[in-house]
Amino acid sequence: MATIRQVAMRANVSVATVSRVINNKGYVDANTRKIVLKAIEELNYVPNSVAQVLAGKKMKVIALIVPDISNPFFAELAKAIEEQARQKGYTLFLCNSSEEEQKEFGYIEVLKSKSIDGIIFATHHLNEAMLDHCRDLPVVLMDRAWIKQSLNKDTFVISARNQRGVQLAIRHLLEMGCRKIAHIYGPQQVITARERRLSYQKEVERFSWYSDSLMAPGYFQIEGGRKAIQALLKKHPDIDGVFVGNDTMAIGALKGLHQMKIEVPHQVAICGFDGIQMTRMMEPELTTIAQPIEAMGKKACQILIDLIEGNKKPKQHIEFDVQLIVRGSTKRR
Amino acid sequence: MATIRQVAMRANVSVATVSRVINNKGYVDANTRKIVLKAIEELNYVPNSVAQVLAGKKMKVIALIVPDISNPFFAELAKAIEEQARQKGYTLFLCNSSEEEQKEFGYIEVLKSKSIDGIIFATHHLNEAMLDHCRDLPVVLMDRAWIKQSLNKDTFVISARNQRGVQLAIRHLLEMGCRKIAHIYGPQQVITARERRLSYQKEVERFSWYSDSLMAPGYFQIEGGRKAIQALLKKHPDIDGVFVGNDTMAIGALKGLHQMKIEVPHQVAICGFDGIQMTRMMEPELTTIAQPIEAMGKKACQILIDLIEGNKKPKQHIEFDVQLIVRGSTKRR
DNA sequence: ATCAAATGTGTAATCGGTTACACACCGTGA
DNA sequence: TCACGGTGTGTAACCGATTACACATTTGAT
Repeated sequence: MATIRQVAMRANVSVATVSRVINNKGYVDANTRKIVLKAIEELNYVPNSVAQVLAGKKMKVIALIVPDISNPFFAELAKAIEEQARQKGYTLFLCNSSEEEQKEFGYIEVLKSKSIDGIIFATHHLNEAMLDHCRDLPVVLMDRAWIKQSLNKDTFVISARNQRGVQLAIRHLLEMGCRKIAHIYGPQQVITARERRLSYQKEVERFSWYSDSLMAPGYFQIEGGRKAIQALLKKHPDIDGVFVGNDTMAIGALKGLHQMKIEVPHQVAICGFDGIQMTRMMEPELTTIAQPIEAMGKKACQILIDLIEGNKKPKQHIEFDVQLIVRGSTKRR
Repeated sequence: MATIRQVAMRANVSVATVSRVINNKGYVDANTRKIVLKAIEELNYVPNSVAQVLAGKKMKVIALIVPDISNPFFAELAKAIEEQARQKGYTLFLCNSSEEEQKEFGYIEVLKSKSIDGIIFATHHLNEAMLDHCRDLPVVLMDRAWIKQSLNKDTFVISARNQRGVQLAIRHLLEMGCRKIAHIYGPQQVITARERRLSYQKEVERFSWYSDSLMAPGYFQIEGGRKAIQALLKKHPDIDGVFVGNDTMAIGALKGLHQMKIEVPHQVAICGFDGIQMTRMMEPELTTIAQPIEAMGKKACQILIDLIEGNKKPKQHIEFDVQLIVRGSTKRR
């Protein structure tokens, strides 16, 4: 790899001049510029980012920390973020925390030492210690966030309107004729899972059929969803609708119902949450509350880059609207 | 962030001594070491990777270039590679090429300038120019590779036994009683897609029912698979089995059959290829030829790190065995 | 007691860029 | 003619680590 000194030598100028040409900064004679550019071309010179960073420039790298990249929601999110970052001249560092707080902590350490410019964080291990650990690094929190606790910090949050989504889901199920609606919820330390469960309760507790035993945990996993629906139906054979806390569990629930030879949507209707692509592949296709995953990812990236480059002060909290997508798993006529 | 000089100052030693302590290299008095470690602890010092790289150390970062991270096959692969890399002290840079050659080229440029240590490459745009562009960077090719063309270079390839996999699939379908087996293939510039199509032909051309029109393109996409099966059945209503070039298209084919109210597996049996997790979620569950995705990812990572650290000379080409996993989509009794 | 080898530590060059500062030259208005 | 601001260019310090080399001290063998 050629260095700036080799380019300077070949063009018969100083390194400062070459640097000025590269960065389009300061005065350079038109002819000198031409000669330097020719030398750069001939030597196939590309500035060494590492040296540039050491000298004070940005690395132009942002990191995305997700709990599980093989979860389609995060894969779709990662894709959107990556796309946006690349367009802005940034490269994406992908980190898979496997839901382990210790790994997340370790990653932040590594990322800081590598002079990463900022982090987009999708975690539920968000606490004071973690935020403190990120000090003087721009951070955007996605999806799962302690909004209240983090707002006093220099922290930025992107989220979806969970409560409104749940409302849409429950009302839709009721309209489709459901008279006893169960809920499968995700891990309660995850803010979105808790929000969705609480909203479910709020929507249905006014009905005489409601009971706390209509809720079962599915751990945001396919298998958890399958087991949960089967346990629920054992307890309440008259359940005729289920609102599931995310699409992954809904896919599992659909499978569980198939195994029990229960027809969807005629005997039991299912509505999920998230809007991942895979919901369209199931049979029947899954009704779901779609988050604008791509838009959210792009926005998160945009905000992070604004923070890094300091041009403008972004809003601290942006909430995206959700959308009911009606498909076969709830269409009763 | 504290620097090595601040640590040296606080411990009343020179930077060289601090460096020796950090790297466990050279002679350091036991007591001095203790004092230095205390200073490091107190200042919360972490060596700056960027400076270390400039001074000749490795960045300890590897990059993975995939065509589409939201494709489950690559998501699972990425997860395995990330896990392995992290265990070896490396961080993973994820790059999504969107199948675009130009992006891949651009990524290599960026990665080189950022002093990445090596690349794991899953692409079909592999050509002389691309390989040349990667010169003096360790590279491991995954899954889709011009094996022959690349072997003369310093290039390493991980692949699966495609031909054997196709053999397993076809023989299984025949055993299940299929008497007219169609094939949905992926993009033919992709080596694995071509290999699978050619192997299919080799397996079935000896039968009287065989005709070239039993093959249709599905572009490795869900929607492509759906359309392909419908087109095939229009031409040949007596097709009773289909070997699909990857699981993604098989999911689409299953959907297409559902729409046509054709029962799987009784009227048409389906066998896919790859072994992604999602095949287990479908109804019926999909029979598939499973590649050991996790093992392949880990191996690719291992080889790359061996190359980077130069401890041992890995084999240039490792081929993994595949496995027939029989599930509901072909079980006829 | 003597000298070589082993041990312990510091100084300064180096990696490849950026940039503050110095200097020289030019044109122009007073 | 002089002074001054705009141009154009080079020198050298700096970013934060590593490490070759120099030097001092201790250890151990004879």
